[in-house]
Amino acid sequence: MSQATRLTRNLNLRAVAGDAHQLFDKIPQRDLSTLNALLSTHVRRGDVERAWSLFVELHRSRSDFDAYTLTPLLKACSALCDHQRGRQVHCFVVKTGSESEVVTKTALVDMYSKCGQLGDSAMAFEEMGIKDVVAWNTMISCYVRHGLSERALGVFAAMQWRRVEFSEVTLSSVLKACGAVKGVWLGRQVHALVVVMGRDLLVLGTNLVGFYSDCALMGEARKVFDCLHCGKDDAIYNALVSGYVHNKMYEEAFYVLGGMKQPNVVSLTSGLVACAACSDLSKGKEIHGLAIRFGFDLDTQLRNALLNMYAKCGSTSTARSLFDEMPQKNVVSGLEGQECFVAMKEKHGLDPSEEHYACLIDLLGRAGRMEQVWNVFDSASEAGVVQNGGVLAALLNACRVNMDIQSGERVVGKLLFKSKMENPGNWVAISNFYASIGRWDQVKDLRSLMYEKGLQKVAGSSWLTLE
DNA sequence: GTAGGGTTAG
Repeated sequence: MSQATRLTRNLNLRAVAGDAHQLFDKIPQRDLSTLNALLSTHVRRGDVERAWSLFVELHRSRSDFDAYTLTPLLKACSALCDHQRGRQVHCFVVKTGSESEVVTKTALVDMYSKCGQLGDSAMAFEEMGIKDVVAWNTMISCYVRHGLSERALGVFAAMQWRRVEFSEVTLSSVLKACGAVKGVWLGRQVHALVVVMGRDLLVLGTNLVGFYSDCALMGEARKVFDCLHCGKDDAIYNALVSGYVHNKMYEEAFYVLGGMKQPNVVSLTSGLVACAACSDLSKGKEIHGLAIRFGFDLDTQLRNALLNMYAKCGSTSTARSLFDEMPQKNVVSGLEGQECFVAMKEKHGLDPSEEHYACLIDLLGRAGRMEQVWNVFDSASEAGVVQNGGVLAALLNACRVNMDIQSGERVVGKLLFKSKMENPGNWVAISNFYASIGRWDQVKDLRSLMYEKGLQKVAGSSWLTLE
């Protein structure tokens, strides 16, 4: 066999292997339960877009879906935060008579809430003929997720009224709600129920630590932690550390952190918050070192906490260099911001405010995408939100960092002419613009004008420890 | 096939 033939064969084989999934999709009358299994596998693996396209593909040739097709699909819509697709699946649920399935109806309740449509969620729950414990738990956690803890507790009360036996999951959500409303009395009763139940103690113990921390009862939180005889994992340590930090008990937080066998990114992030709050630069540096050693220093949340810590501890040059190291990631975050913005408009039907447009312009400007900046500015003007100067100030900053001086000067004109100049931020944007092109005379004039108008930029502050 | 625990800033 010639080398060329072998190569061609290999390539063909590879193409066949790669296309196996697509070929599989194209068999329209394949056994539904096999297709359902494939779909739920995609969802379980987090391949939610893939699950959706499989469904779309199937829909071209058949419509005999059942509850086992639609339930995982609803979970995919939840993960995508897409209530429009969710609503389409809801139609299929009705069409195929899957509404009578408690599991599917529960998935609907969950989907609407996770896609921000709490009203539809509650409606679907009310419509349920038979509600099992999972359905009740889902409704409780929906309210907790939306910050409506009293309502969540109301559902818990209704559940008890109807003598539905609760589970560990019920208590987990209820403790969260108790913490949010600082319901010490009820939370303590739930604590007793947890003890009586004696199951799932690590998760519920973590919830209890969280609940007592929310109620500023750190002694109780510590007691729960110490009395737990099962092996402790990262989450419960993190809950205790974060509890101490939120209650401003920084020394205790550091002590617990130091007792951990191996640090994790969450506990180190909390630790940095503590360092920032008590201006402990040396401890902050120590944690920074640990973060580097364990490879957490690229984590976005930890990095933000790190930046904040250096800034609050007065080490602005380090903060600055950390910030300067980030342009690549900022460009990426620009892109993420844009996706968010589009999703906000298209998926959730929300009208972006001036701040939202300003934020997007800022992100795009930093990424050097001036063409898009101007497009966004045009749509902001069309939407009629260019009012208080936020958008124009962001536009001016974008011109400044991209050295587009001519456009910048036009924007200054617009800003002075059209905006309410009570906002010091607008003056600062103009002043920064002139400073960047060396027009110190203008800067001086602006500053004195601001002074005359009694305007002052809200100064950034730091709390320094003097050594 | 559905539900529950830990993290930053503003």
